[in-house]
Amino acid sequence: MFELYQLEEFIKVAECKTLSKASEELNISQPALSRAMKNLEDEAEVPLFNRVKNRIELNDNGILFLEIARKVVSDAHMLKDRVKEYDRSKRTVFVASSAPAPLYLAVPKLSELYSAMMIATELNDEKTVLNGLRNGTYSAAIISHPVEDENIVCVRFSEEHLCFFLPEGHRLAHMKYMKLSDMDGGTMLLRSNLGFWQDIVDKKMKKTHFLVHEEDAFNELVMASNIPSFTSTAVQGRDRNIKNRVTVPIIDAEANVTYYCLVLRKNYQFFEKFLKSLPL
Amino acid sequence: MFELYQLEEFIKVAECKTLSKASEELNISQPALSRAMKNLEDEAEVPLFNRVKNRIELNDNGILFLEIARKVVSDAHMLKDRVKEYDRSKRTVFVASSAPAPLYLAVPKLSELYSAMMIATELNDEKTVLNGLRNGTYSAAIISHPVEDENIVCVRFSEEHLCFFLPEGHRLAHMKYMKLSDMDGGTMLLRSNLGFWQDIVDKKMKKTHFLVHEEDAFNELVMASNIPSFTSTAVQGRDRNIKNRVTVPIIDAEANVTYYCLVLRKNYQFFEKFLKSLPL
DNA sequence: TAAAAATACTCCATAGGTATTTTAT
DNA sequence: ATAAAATACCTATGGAGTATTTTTA
Repeated sequence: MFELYQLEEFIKVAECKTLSKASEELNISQPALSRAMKNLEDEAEVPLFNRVKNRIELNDNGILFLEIARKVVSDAHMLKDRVKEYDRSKRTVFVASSAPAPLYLAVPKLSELYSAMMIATELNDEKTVLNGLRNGTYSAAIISHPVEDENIVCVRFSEEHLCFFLPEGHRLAHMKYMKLSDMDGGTMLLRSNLGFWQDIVDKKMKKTHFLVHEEDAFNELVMASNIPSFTSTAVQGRDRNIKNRVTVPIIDAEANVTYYCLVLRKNYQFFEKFLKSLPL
Repeated sequence: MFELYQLEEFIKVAECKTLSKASEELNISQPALSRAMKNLEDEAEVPLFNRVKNRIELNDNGILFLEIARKVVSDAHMLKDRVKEYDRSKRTVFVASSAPAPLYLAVPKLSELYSAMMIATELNDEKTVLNGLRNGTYSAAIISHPVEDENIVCVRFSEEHLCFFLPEGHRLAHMKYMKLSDMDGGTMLLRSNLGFWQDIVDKKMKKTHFLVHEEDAFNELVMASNIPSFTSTAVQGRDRNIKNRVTVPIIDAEANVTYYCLVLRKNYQFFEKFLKSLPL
């Protein structure tokens, strides 16, 4: 039987039209390729070339052979790619969340407990996260409400309480607590990639003008400007070193959430040690 | 990249469950197979086996790999088979006819003119023969009427005149000519595989009882019995040495046919020398 | 202790290289 | 003269064999 390397060489010869050109591209010598093609014809038990003058060209058999050989070779590469991807995915925990904060907690914990595995994270809306968990795209999901489903294990993960983060001199900086509507109307700094928090501020603070920035730029602006922003209990650690701002809790129900971690029941055993370490 | 032989060995290992058993079936040594599977894993860049205790078994990667490898290997064999069949078919002239006699003439002539090619023949009804020519199943067709079609070249091939072949003592043996109906009612010997002639005797000699035999038995019975039978101008040569029978021409229009040889116009060049030797 | 896989080594088949010839433009 | 394929001959990689060890049921 012929071998894959011969099929690949054959395809290259067909593309290059000459053995010499093909042998260069394949980084083998022209005589080696000449012999390889003769061997291929022997093993195919059929002539594949017209050897005419000082030229070699595919005959009718060769044209048909080329078509199917391309498929065999590409399938062989697909075989390799698919199994590599499958292997990689088995070495990876895919965590999806509807908010960024839980991921900051989950990733180091998962890394610690599953040190041999890669941790991949994704931020998406709750519906997509839940669907992705059910169809196997994600191996664990974190959303802001519990789920009742016999196929899913649901464990309390953490809480997050949204707060306003006001410059010390702000007119409302003295408040013990506030409602979202108390701040509506002015200008605020906002991080991008907020997950479901984005929907909440969009709905409850329709009149506010938000200056949206990626994390790094956002943090710079929080420190350098006196524009109000948000913080939360889940990022208190990061923001504690910012001294010229005060934290005012927000009492709206939507601003105080409990996160739940979900895994498929069939994966419970794998996640047991993680789930038992919850809530964080 | 791995090679086909490694995929085949892998499939055999998966089927046999042990290297030792598989190595026997593959007619290679167990250490050789052990190494080959290690090399395969190297080249797939992914582990395919659990090497557990003194046993080897497919892991999850291996199970997926097996599935796709089977497809790749079978496609590679299909590649070889299809090209071999294509090559063979190009070395074969497929002639179909609606009657046997034209084939007796066509085969030796084709063999003489196309000595490098195989001649394959088939007897079938006119409709099937014509369809087969059009769709490429047959490279040449012979039927009992001309065809008007711009894609088909139609050349007069030969004539055949059906005759009764009567024992010398038969009550009608003296006739100069007869109609089919003149003989209808008695018992006659008939060859099997008559092509369209079968339809004609079925239609015009409904009351006759036919004793049907394959060629050899039929010829024996023609010589040994005094049961009337048919002969024709196309087999006169064969029947001329039968001395105790007389030939009586049949004057019905259906009993006197002209055969036409048909080839697709796109194949005209190939068949030119044959067509120019017609009619036979 | 039997049976399976892995290891150590040896060997050789063959893929591949270099030099050259043949053939045609 | 140039360029492509084929041929002759040589090299060496790695596939395959034998003998042996390791492991476990």
